[in-house]
Amino acid sequence: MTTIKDVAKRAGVSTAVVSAVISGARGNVRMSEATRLRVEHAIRDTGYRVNHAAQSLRLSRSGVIAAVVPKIANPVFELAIRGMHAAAEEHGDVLLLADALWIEPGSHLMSRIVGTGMVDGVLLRSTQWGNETAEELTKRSIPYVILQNPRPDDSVSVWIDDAAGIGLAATHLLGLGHRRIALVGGPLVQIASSARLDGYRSALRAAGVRFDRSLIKQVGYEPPDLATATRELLGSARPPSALIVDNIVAASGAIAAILDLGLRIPDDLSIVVYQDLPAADTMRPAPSTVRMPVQQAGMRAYTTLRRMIDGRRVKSALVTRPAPKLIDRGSTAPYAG
Amino acid sequence: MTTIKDVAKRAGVSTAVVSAVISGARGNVRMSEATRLRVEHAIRDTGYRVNHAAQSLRLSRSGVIAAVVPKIANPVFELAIRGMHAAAEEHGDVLLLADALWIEPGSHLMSRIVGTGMVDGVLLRSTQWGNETAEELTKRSIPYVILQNPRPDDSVSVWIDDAAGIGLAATHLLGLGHRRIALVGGPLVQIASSARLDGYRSALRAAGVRFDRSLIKQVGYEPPDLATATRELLGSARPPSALIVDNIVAASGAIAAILDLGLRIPDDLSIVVYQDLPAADTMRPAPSTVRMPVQQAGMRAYTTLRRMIDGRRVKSALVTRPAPKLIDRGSTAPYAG
DNA sequence: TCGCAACGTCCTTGATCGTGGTCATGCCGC
DNA sequence: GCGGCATGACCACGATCAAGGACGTTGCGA
Repeated sequence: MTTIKDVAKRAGVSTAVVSAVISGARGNVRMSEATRLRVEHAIRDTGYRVNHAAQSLRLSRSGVIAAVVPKIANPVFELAIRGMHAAAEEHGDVLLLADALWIEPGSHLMSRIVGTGMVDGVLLRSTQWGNETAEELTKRSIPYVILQNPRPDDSVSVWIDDAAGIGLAATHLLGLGHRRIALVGGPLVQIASSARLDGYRSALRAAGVRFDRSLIKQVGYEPPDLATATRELLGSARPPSALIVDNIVAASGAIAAILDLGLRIPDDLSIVVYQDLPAADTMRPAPSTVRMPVQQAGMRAYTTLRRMIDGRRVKSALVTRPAPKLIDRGSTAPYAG
Repeated sequence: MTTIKDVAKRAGVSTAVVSAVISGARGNVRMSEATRLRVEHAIRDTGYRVNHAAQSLRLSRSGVIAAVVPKIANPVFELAIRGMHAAAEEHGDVLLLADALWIEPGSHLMSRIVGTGMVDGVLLRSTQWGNETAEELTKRSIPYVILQNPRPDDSVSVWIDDAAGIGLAATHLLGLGHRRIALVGGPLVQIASSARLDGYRSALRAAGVRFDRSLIKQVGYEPPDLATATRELLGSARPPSALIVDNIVAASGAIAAILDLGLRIPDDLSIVVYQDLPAADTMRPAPSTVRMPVQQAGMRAYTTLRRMIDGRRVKSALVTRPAPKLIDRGSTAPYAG
């Protein structure tokens, strides 16, 4: 392996000068232009790369950020990850992705990345082991940002406006004349779901429609669970004429249930799906969706974490831009009575 | 941060003893049972964790493996990643996941993980920048394993039997009496696609059916491309009665095209999709699929790479167990024409 | 039985990995 | 002789390991 010494020898200078060239002369080391060029030439010739271990050891920072999401293959999280990655790349950090399943308490990965200095901070979008992980991080005083509605404690969060998103879906359907609008899916945990429910209720209230608790099914994100919940809703005495599905990853379950009952979309039932994906275009029926600034939230979460690591003060933040947008793919129709 | 020195001081021994306790006395240092217990106690009391940077620097190995896949959110790759992760976790390694998009030549991530000693090796399942990356790795003599059909060069590969998988799909349809079976999707690059094509042709040959080039559409993995190809096939003068779709992630494109044409599955057209996923159960229509040992291939790729890193001799390997299996979800019917 | 060397056990010391920052030194012009 | 600039020697970062030291035990010959 070529080290900084090899480069120094080749350029005929000391290692301090090479170090200064690499870092853009951040110390008090000055050098002539000629020297700098000679060093840069030597770096190119030898293909020298800074040794990551030595650098982290010396600086006590690794330039690696861990990102923990509940499920890596979830395309909505992929958007968030893409945002985090873009921001990290720009700053020069590397993202260490982990599925929440991998970091269950006591897992090897958890103990390898926490407390060993392997990562400078953690981006946490995890429902599963979120609390245990957050506690562990706090105990070891490792900076972290939670990608989710803020929790009661004083940890830092970055989140998107679920209330506004669900509210937009409801408003769209109300505008088409629907009055019995069901809401199916969504998290089982209390905090986040209440935001979604709030958005739904506010939209109804604004339209002067009475809230009916029986039209709400918060059953989590597993397609089979959504299928069951959807069947129950549609099989009830007074079925809804429209459906808001939270969210797009599990929507296949709801859609399957609808088609299995012989109902047509949007003729017999209008549906709007919360969260948008490029893949929605090739789903059949193609669902109208609400597009949220997920990628932007990922970027914001990273920049917030970066500021924390740099010792600057940060606040939790709600990401509202671009504003939620309804993407119409024709899965909704005016209420036909 | 607590270091090995703190632990040593607390236990009243030198750092070398602590190091020996941690590593299970791999060096030439012996100690009494009492001393070992005292040290272990001190480690527990202080919550000490080995500093990753210092350890990597000293041992010149990081215990981190990079895994590069074309698209992280691809659920088939997720299976492979899960296999890699399980195997890595068992050995004590950490996986650094990267989307191929992130490592385009000259990207920051690429230069950070290659040549800096940040990772001990790379698992490469990448079509996009695969060649450039492989070259770079070879140049820097970083061990890597390619998760794909072997290439002409002498790099190490681990792959699954695409020929057998596609062959199984074809055989199933042939057994139902179909004679005009189309094959749509699949990679655009030559090497892998020929294996798939071989499987298809062998199955036809075994059944005494003539190969018809016009029934093959190798158009890559984008759903819209599959939709177009499927429309062309079904709109031709002599349309197929059955369709093999490669693969499940892009299958939505083909299925959308079929439904858009007003055709019913399996009444008007039988389809089998290559590669299986849990999510296939909630797709509508639910496709019959061919399940491949993808996760096992991921594990095998990791263990192979691990052996390379440890300096042992390895060979490319075809993962055949469990054997490809056809999962019947009712999307195929006997030939009625 | 005693003395001394040889040996074994348990542990410590010090060098080392590659970087980065501090500080001292040398040199130049004035 | 002095200020300022360019440069290089040196040490710390934390963990590991080879070398070796302290101490006790054993073996063996006198």
